[in-house]
Amino acid sequence: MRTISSKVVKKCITRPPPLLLSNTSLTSMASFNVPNQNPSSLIDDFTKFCCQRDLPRAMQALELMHTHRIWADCITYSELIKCCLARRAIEQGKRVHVHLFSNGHEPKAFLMNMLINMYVKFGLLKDARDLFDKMPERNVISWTTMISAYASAKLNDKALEFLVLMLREGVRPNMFTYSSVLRACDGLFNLRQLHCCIIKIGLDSDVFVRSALIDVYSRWGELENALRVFDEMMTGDLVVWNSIISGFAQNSEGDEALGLFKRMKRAGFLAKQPTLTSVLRACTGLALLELGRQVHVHVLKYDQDLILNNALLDMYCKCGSLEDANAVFVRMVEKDVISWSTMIAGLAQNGYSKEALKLFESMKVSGIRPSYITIVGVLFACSHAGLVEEGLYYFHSMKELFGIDPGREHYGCMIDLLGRAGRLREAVDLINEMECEPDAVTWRALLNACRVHQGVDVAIHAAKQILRLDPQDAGTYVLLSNIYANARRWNDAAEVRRAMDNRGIRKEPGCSWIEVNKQIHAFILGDKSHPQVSGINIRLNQLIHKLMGVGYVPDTNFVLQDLEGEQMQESLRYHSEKLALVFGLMSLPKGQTIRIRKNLRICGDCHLFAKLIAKMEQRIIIIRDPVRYHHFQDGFCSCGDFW
DNA sequence: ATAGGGTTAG
Repeated sequence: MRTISSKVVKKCITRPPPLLLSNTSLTSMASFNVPNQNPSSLIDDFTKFCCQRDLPRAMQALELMHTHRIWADCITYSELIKCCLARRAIEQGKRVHVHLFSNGHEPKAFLMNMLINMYVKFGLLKDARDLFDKMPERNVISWTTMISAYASAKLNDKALEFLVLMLREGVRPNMFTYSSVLRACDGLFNLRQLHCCIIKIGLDSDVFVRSALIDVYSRWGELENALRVFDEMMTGDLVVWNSIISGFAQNSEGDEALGLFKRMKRAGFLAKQPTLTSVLRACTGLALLELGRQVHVHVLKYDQDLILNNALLDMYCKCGSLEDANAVFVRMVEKDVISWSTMIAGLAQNGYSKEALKLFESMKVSGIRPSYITIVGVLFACSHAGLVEEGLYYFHSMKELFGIDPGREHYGCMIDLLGRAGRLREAVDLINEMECEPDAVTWRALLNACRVHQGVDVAIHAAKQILRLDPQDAGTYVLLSNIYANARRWNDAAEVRRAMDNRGIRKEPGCSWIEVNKQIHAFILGDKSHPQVSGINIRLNQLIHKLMGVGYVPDTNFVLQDLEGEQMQESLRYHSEKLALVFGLMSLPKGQTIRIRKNLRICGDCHLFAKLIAKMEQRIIIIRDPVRYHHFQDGFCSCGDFW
């Protein structure tokens, strides 16, 4: 006979008397299923199975113990609960719960906490809460488990409410509690209050709390505060580095994100998947293809990481290199809805709408269900290729085919689609029948649609709506004023200007970036600080002259076209993308693709200029604006002159 | 026994 630990014996003797006993162990009994067990060996077996994580046998033993009204020690039960959790065995977990409560008094607090945590992890928040309410003495762990559960379920009010209740009961929160509750902050006010408490009780040096603070400050756009929390860190921690880098990357502050990444490497930290994902995102935002390629080399170490591959796909698409994107896509063993959506939207944004729709068909064949975002990409593809009927079909059947209700973004694509097709009336009807309130982005789609077919009245209405919803939108003021000027409504035009001045709103100057020899060169309208500016201007004038010889006429009709704004006619020729383009011609070897990114949408004249240069100089030119991509080759653009 | 970082549109 095996020896039983004294702990186990002590637990047993408080229980009802055992039955008649044979000495056989459950292992040999399993096939006979005869419950005439010696309690000590039964508990022994149970303990053994639990430690071995042999859930079926452990449960079998548990049922026998239950019938015989025998209980084991707490440690063994905790092993069993862990085992249920690991196997996601919900029913078994519930049986353990029943068993633990069948012996007349409450299980120990730590077992109760484990059960609560188990229910939380199974997504059974209500069961967790019931158990929590039953506990006579809830400790910091019970509270934290519930708070963390509410925070993950995005029940932010509940999480914050529980923090208050907990304090009222006199239980002191620890770093676990704060790092959980921070994620439930639903406003800066809450965040600042929590941050105060955290500093006051000295928990701000905990790395978990620190990374949570950084995440939440970043989520609310308070990057200075995030950085302050980061810079107070003395010890150094990989996750905290990742938090701050992703904070900047997600707020479109790619430069800062990349700078921090360099600092991180200098500090001796090794970039893992989350780091690389954020760095890729920064490259995506800045259109840094070459840096992106270098990051790709490091990504190879995590060959089949889905999220990382998705980020890589997006980077290549947004940097205009669909060959690279496709190569990654084909090599991916696992593809999820994000992979497909990224690729579909990427093709569409680069002007390859037909390919995007073909890919959408393959996606359906592959059995991955399209999401809300997938359909945005599909409709975007239709609108940019003028595929009106296809677009209308997908729009009207998306609910039935994919179970997705059309949202703002879908309406935006459809307004764009109808507007381009000259069906402005229908676009207006559509905006009127939207179930959700149109936002500034929706109205901007309508305003943009007016550009193509000069719907002045609709444009004025749309612009007014945009300014009502987003009074800071400088571009719309300029555009509205230009529309009035063009309609000879001088007083209205002047009034828009005045409103703009009164509110202190200034138009962001046009800016273009180009990468040459691993250096980013920026060209800003009206800024002459680039060292080669005079050479560039001489070359630009030569080119314009040469083009005019073959029939190029600078397109000065940019009332509804030029989103770069209020430049005088002659400054058209100094639009930043022209300067960047000429600089590219001068500094990149013959035959190499010229890639330019700009902050505002390209104007009609620059678009024409790029097409002609592409032909005359035999270059592929890719210009990315905030919305889409223009691949110029041999006198044509992939956007088909719609953008 | 309780806590952390990453991907798609607009």
